[in-house]
Amino acid sequence: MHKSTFTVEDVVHLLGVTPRTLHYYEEMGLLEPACRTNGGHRLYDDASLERIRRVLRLKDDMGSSLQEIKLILDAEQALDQLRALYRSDLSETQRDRVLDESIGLMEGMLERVERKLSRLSTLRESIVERLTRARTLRTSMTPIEQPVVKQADES
Amino acid sequence: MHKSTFTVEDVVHLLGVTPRTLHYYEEMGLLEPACRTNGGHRLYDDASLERIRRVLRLKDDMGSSLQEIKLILDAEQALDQLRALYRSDLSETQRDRVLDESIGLMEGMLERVERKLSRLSTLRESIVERLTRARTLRTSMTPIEQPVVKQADES
DNA sequence: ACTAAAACGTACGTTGACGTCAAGTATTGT
DNA sequence: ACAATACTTGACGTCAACGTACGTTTTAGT
Repeated sequence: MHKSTFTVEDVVHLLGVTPRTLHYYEEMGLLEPACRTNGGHRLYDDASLERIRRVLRLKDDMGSSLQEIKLILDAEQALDQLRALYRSDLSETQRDRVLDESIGLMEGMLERVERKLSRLSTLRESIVERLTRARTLRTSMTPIEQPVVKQADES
Repeated sequence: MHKSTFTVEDVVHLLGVTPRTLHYYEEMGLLEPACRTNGGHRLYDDASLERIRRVLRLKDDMGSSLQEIKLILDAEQALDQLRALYRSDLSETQRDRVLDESIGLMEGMLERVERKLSRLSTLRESIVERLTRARTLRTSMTPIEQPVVKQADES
């Protein structure tokens, strides 16, 4: 591993968020810095980055509130901990209760994602239809076939 | 046609929005009632319903702001009017300017929808992966195949 | 004609997700 | 050592998208 600790500024540049956003996520209980310096400056690690990325994805792509996101991420974290302590001191019923809760939450999430996918798909269809109808309205001659615009940047 | 005018309460029940939402959309310039009663009560028609549905879809599914939505819907409406006045008094260049602007906007929208679709798709994949991994963590015996939960309510 | 329910306009309140300042401490490059 | 940044906590500000309350009409049902 190269260097697995990131200062606030690092995160800001890497993920395009503001310091305030990191603080706010921390207030929400969504995020803890991996550690602090003697002086109290926050230090994040790769796991933090992954967590933040997941928050942003759920927020931007699914439009979930930070509260919902907290539930999901907590469930995922609980799973990771279960995996870590595979031979844990918890009873099996205890384990399974945690597991079922997390699994249920993720199943619900999956449903919502798929509903959204299908609705977005029909939305796309309607836009495509409108677009083609609009294009046929043009002064008939469209000499150059509109090339499909390809791009994959992420501002 | 059955009856093509709807009161506020009708719309509220049909689309699950509140009166305040309708008023707000009207303030934004997003929506105009088809007409009013003598006393000033709003009356909507099928076109209104379609417009409101489109607003809700763009908002919920794409997460667009009402400002963006206004741009899109105005462009679409301009197209519809062009279609209506096919032999309009506008010059061809005039017409094409309007057309190009609308088309450009809708192409941009289409791109955004497709970007979101692909990102949601990968999000789904990651959830599915986590889910299967979580399921293998269970106390091995899951005698009943988890039946796919089907539901289509909208609270 | 009359009453209850619904709608009106106006205006102020709320909530989530941050932005923005301020005053003081930490860290870093030279 | 020291200036220039960067970070800290705290507090207040902001903006979109409504919610809510109010006193006043309008409409619908009997």
